[in-house]
Amino acid sequence: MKEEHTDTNLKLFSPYNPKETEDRIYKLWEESGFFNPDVCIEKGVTKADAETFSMVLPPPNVTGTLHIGHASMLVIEDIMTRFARMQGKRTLWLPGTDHAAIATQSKVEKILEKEESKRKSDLGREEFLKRVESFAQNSHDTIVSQIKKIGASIDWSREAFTLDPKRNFAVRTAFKQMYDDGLIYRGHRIVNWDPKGQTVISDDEVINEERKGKFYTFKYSADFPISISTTRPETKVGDVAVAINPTDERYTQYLGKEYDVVFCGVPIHIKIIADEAVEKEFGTGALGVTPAHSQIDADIAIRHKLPTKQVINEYAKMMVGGENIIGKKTTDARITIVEWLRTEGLLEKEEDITQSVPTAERTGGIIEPLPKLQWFINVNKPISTRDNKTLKELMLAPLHEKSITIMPERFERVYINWIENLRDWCISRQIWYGHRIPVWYKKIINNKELIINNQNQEIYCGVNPPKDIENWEQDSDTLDTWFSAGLWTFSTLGWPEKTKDLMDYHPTTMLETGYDIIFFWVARMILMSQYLIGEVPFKNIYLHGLVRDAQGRKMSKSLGNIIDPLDVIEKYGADAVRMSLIIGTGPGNDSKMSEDKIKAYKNYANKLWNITRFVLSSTEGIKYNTKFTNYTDSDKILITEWDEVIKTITKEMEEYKFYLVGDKIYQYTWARFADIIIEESKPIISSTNIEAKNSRAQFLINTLVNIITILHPFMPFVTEEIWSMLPVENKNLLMVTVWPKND
RNA sequence: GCGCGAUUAGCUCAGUUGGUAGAGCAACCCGUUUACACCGGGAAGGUCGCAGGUUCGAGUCCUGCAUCGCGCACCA
Repeated sequence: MKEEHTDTNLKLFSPYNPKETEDRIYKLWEESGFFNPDVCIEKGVTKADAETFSMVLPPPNVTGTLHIGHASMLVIEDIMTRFARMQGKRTLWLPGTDHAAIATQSKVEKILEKEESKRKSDLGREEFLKRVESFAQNSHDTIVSQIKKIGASIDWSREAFTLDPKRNFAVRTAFKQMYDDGLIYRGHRIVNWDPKGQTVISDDEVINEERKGKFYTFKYSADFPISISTTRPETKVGDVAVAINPTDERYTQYLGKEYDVVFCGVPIHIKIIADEAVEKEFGTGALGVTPAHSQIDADIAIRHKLPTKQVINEYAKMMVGGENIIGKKTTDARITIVEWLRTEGLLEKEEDITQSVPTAERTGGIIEPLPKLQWFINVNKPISTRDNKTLKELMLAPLHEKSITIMPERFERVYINWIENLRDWCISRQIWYGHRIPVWYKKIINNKELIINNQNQEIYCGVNPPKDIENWEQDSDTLDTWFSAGLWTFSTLGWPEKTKDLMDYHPTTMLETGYDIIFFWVARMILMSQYLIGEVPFKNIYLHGLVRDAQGRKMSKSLGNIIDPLDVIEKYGADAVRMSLIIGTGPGNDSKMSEDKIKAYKNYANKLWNITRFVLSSTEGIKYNTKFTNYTDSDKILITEWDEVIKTITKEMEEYKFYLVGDKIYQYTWARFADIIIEESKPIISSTNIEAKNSRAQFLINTLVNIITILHPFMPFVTEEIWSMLPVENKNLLMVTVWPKND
């Protein structure tokens, strides 16, 4: 008893030192095993049949280090997790990392280029993959240590990686099932080709950027009757028709006529057709149809049975034309063609416009729509094993049935709107880093030459390779990283095996993630879970916003306003960083971050420290005791007031309003408990009225214990450290201490 | 073009079911013989973006507008 108030508390006499405390405390937690719900049950801190709380960590990309946005996510999720654990729930927060196929591969390619002036083809697939894997391993290690620095109470024993063998097995199993159900198919279609990354990407990975451009109006030749407009004259060598609106009387006289013209040295055959998709008011009201390089044109071409003529290749270079065009980049060919139009007197108008240019999310390359043979997921095919519902319907149902709720609610409509406009998902990527597509093609030897990727080849799809493997060649492509990410809530729990974890923790209770990946990830998880196991992946979605700088700008290297979580943790302590990230951060809204704010909460940690010093030194011999009843009337009022605060806080915690709770507890402890109650207590404690003295001392101790407990999910390090000094009998670690109840 | 969000003190934001506007930071004045200067006390600071409407009463509900930001679609 005596030691508790003297030796142990010596450190209270110097200011709180997060650096000395945090790593030591985290180690204590890890060694306790309490991050793992099984250990909590084993050691009797959680009942075996208790309600569960489960959540996966949105796996950070192994592309480098964590930024302050990740820190913010970790804090919100850790608060959820610690609160659930302190409520006695069987609490699982499951960590992992994402291989992030394109992002990681292009990062390593950049490093290779910069440091060794090499390309990936110089190394070959196998050697290059070794480089990527070692890079990914380094990133992983950094990320893990960063997650620990923040104080995340996450179950490392269950850590997963989207590209590890278990997840790979899950991916192959899922692919095979979808293939057998006819949901995965191979099709020749217009896709988003990224010439820089040399791969196809999905519609969602295309970022439309506003740029200044020119809008040209011209005729193919002097004797062609109709003028057309375009921003991309170089594609016009691939035109096969001119389409007009069927009601456009300016042009109906030409309908059905066909013309042979030579456009900048390239002979083209143009048919005049009518199609509803053409708007009369746009441009000249006539559209030059380029089926190979425009999605809309391809649709028109299919309706009118027009041929497709590819004129641009994978390197965004021209495939046709004379010496002046062929082999040139599209942008250079454009200049040549415009110049030709001008000298021929065919150019009628040249207008400056702003247009949105499709670019690739990861590489920034300008997307070239190209016809290619790729793998797709059909979102409109009825599935017999799922009541003949389509994937689209399976993705919408949980929202309509309210088996999934989204916070904030307004994102439900964003989600629904996206699903309704969803088109088939292109899942194959021409990159090396990722899950190899589990499809093999029967080798065809033609003139002693091996033919692969031929549309008419015999196909084998299986979880495992075909037995006579020597006669087969595996598809060289890998899967969109979001395919494996879509399985995350259950692949991490052991699926396709029917594990105990899967039974116990799926569907997960909560998905906490950024609103910017609602389509990429949230929607795909719902798709996969609904289809593969017939249940939702999670019951609640909490979407956080972006962390911006003090002026509300996005953090970026070029602005130099990036706050590195490790830097500020080093400077102010993890608890202070956590508080600053949670207060003023409602779901769905972007939040602002500044060092001033962090500093304020560093002071708060020290304030708690000093409050503890005062309370312990002025209540010597008094232990935490909820049975004490001999309170003075004025203390009874204080207790009622505090009970009211706990009640509100508990309710707001259950409603995930952490930003309110953080501020409320901060206000109470500082402005109320420290500034008023403690000041008033000084004369009482030093008085000779034993009854009043004991009453107040008991109140101070009990309330301090409660404050530290309630604050634990927010500021776990300093509270755990203070807890170790508090006069509480039979105490365990604060992280598994029961949340205060008041009925 | 369709939709969403924001607009409250100098800055960053709270403000739950409508009931006399709150906090942090910054700035101002005062204070240091022990819980804490990583502090305490005090004062100052807002026609809640604009215009209407509903109501006894609107920061809060309804309509319109403005500015900023975001998403989706179009982009021949």
